[in-house]
Amino acid sequence: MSERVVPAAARQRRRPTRQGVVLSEELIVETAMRLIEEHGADALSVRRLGRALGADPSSLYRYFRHTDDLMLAIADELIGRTLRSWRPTGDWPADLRDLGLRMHAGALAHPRAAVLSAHRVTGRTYEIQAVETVLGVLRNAGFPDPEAVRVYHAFVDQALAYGALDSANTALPQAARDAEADVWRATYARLPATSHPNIAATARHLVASMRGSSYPAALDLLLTAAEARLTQIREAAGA
Amino acid sequence: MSERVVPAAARQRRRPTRQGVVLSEELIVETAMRLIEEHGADALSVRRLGRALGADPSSLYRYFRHTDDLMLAIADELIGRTLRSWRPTGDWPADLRDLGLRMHAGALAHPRAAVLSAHRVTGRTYEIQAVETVLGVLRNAGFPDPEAVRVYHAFVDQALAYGALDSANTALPQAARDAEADVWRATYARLPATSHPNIAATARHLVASMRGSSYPAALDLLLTAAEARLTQIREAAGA
DNA sequence: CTTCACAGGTCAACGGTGTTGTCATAAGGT
DNA sequence: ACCTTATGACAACACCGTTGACCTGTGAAG
Repeated sequence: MSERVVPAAARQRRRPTRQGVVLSEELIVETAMRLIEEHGADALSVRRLGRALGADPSSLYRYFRHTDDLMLAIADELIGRTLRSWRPTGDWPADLRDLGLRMHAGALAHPRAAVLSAHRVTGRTYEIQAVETVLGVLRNAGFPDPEAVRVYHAFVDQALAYGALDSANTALPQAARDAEADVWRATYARLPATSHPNIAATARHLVASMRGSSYPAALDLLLTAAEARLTQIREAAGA
Repeated sequence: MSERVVPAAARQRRRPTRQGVVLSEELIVETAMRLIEEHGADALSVRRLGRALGADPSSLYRYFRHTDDLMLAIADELIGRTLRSWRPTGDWPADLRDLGLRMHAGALAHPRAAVLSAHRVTGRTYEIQAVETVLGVLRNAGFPDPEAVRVYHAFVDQALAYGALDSANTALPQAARDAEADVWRATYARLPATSHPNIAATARHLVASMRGSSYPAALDLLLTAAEARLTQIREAAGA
């Protein structure tokens, strides 16, 4: 088989499908994201996507080499949307905090794409743009290059790691998700104080706390530490 | 269909499979972990596991209601191994630091199992034991209950999140891993300074930094913040 | 206009997956 | 030695991603 996928730019004949839809990389990614949003992460399969588009599933392989490629495209679109929704003000800790929270929220909105792409470097346009932007914020703030990279690395890893962790739950089939919620109520909240004194003493707090994400707290911690480091650097330079 | 799964304790007839293997929950979990380690996370399927065990795939449904149940069992075994290797000394920040690093190392040692299980609450024995232990460490250190739960939550989520993130790379097929490394060298390191000045300026540092894990730094950050919080609490109580 | 190469949509098939209803059989109490 | 029944085996179902071969309408060239 010769190369099946044709880059979007090189496409010349816009032939409609049997059902009259004109396919495009854009339309496919868009439809895939809609599918995920409307029917849950499990609803995304090549066959279902084909059906939703009004096209044979195998058509998609003219646009993406395999499902992984499609996921990366979705992930990059996700980065793009996050970036576009973000309005930096010039106050760097506030801007990064806002960006981090938006990345996290974006991951939760598209859990499957987030889980798949957290540990991947896509090298696509929006990802590159995001790297460039964040590095710019840090260098403008006064971080020297090696330090800027270090903070960037910590910031991005943290956002990705928590995004994946928290969205993994969302990506579970509904039944498993319900079961998981029950574990805290049914199992942990009922352990006797004799065998598990510490859990018994804190059960009430546990049930409440484990529902939410610890990302915002972790993010604040990171930014506070970065601010302190910057002050330290400035003092060392000024002295 | 009446209940198909029989709890391990209630099992009475140890009938061997056609190929002479005597099944048990333990043997199944062990074999599953071996499969994952040797042939990648994708290698774990009910059918392959059956083949590896020398049993019909459907036999496994006498031990686990569905694959998800099996995943939880694997996750719990991983927790158990980590916990058994840990020797607390009574110095709580040092102990938690040690435990965190062990959890992270455990994830890296069994990358494919870690990725699969990082985001699940198993409610099984080892997990419960781990929760009880860590909560005990914190409450003994003097954290009031709500605070202990907050720190526990942050600590555990962080270990799981970074464990999964960092092992995901390790778990990739060699070819994909090489390709990924190339993205930094081939794509990012070659962006022109005119269009991407910040990436161009820091490219050298980027390539070097993105190789390592940022978990140890993040862990130290968390523990330092917790120590500060405890001091604050003590002063408030003493005053 | 007509022609005609071929891009791009379609079809059918392959080998995989989890899961379940039913059946067979050997284990273990009597 | 018998009988119950726990537990393993089998076959089927509905799905999945992927690919090789085929067909057809598009759009450029003459």
